[in-house]
Amino acid sequence: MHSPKRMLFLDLVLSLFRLNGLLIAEGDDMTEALGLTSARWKVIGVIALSNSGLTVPGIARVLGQSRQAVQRITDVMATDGLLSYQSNPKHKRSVLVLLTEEGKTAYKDLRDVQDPWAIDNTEDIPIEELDVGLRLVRRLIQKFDK
Amino acid sequence: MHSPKRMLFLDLVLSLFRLNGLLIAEGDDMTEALGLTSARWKVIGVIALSNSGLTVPGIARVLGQSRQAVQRITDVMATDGLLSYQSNPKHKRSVLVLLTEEGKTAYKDLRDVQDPWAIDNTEDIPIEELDVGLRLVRRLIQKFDK
DNA sequence: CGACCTGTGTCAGCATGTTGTCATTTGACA
DNA sequence: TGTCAAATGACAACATGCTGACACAGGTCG
Repeated sequence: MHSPKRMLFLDLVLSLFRLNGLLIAEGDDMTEALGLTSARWKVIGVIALSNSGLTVPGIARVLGQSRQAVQRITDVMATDGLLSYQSNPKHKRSVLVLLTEEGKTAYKDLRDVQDPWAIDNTEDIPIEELDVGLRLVRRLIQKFDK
Repeated sequence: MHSPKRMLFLDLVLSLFRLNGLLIAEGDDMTEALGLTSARWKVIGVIALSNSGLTVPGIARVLGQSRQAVQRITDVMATDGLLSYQSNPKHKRSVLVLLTEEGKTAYKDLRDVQDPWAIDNTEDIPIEELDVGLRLVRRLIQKFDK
């Protein structure tokens, strides 16, 4: 069967694997000076956007990852003083994760490198293409995230 | 600074992380019955497209991965009888990787599940969007792949 | 020929993700 | 109230990727 869509899609999938690896490397480079990594970049962003704190499984649900993977990251970040655990009035065992002052500073510093990085890398890309791309990615996420 | 492109791009990057995880899960599910995984799916595809065999570092260059990561995959696949190593006339130590008959069968079976999967998942997506998406991804790959 | 740089195989350590299992806590419901 | 399914924490095993380090192979150039 001669299906250009099929070939386009398979090409897209393999290219996405490649791009994912490159983005992780970019994130690691970008956050290295801040004592962060790509994995912590994702986690700290989710926590920073929450006002009253999130539980570890809550962060995992936002990121679409397993709670065990997130737990490992938060444990190390807590040891490093970026996060703190606070008792959760709604659950005896499941504590809330909050940014420490050091964590808030790290997040601000993160923004200071992340935003110029984003602007630089979209300089020559029309906003319409970014929009179509994002909508496509979201559509695929919805399709596969059952 | 009010930059919609910046926010679009950062949103896109985080969504790509999410989609990557989902695609790996999809690939694992899809190839499970064939004794493959997502990682082997990528490798077997590259080898199948080559006529005279590729070296391990050659596969790694095509995939944009480290030769060590590919070596580990090919070693397991060779143990499983999907691949065989053949002496390379051009290099005493760096052998060529070829598909065995079992490997060719696995690749054919892979195509039999991969192609319908691709067609199903692009049914409701206009080809223009796939095209814009693929070009965007490739542009980003080129940007980050120095 | 010999020096040197690059490519390759190999082993090790580490980061990040997955799944599975089991005990405990929560919350809903008969 | 008692029971039970779902959510959570904790630990383990494993897959997949990375980098570093070291020895050997190949090719270039003095």
